[in-house]
Amino acid sequence: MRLATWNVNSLAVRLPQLLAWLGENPVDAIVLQETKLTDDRFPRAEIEAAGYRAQWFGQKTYNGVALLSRSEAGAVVHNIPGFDDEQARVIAGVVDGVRVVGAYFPNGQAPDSDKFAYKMRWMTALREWLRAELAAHPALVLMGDFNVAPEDRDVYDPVAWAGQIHCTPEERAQFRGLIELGLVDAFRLFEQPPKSWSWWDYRNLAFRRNQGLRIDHILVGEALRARIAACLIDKAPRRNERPSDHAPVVVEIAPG
DNA sequence: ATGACTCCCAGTGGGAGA
Repeated sequence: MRLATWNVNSLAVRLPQLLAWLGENPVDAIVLQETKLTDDRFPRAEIEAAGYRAQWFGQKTYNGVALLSRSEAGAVVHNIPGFDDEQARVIAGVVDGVRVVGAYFPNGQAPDSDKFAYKMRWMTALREWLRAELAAHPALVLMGDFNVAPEDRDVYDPVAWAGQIHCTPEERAQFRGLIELGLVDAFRLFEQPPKSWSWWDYRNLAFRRNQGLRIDHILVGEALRARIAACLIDKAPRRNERPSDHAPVVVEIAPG
């Protein structure tokens, strides 16, 4: 099966690009972040017309996530159970026997900010929920916009970014905490082009200069590890007119 | 360099993103 994640930075703006991408890149499921739509405005009809079922969980202006899948998702969860959160950041469902968890991690803004403290609390709560979730569903995939560059090789200028948001030791320790649950960073199972990023700032010609970060990830549970056949970042949509600042990440999991 | 761009909601500007 083929799974994907994409931070679309407004589904209202990016819907035509999403449908075009899905037309060229059919997947079994895709999780979206930053839909920025209240639930009443979700473009269900257009997505169903393209052959996908949809689950969505949004709010006004910020955040918002969705899970699109060829077959109906079961056991759908919104946000982290037991973690009181006003922000719509997580959607999970079981698709073809795989527990798919789509997440939009908090940005964190700056290491000394309240938003950073929230990011740390949120990541701790996610980890504890996933520990239980993995016990119930070993065939689990966590994917989304993590807002963490796990290593220096995930940063175009690691010296300039040292200690900055997305690159702090605390965020990287939280990322390792997720790996230690028994998840593997699918992208790093394969040889990849050097300077592979999933996000490029809109400013300063960053995409043209390939100045970016790898902050969108697909983490796969050990039960599926042997079946991971490929993982790639598709830069093509970043070349669109009015692109998202993020590119989709795709994983291929061989039949079990 | 407190910038740059884009989105949103607002309302002729500002917050947030990363």
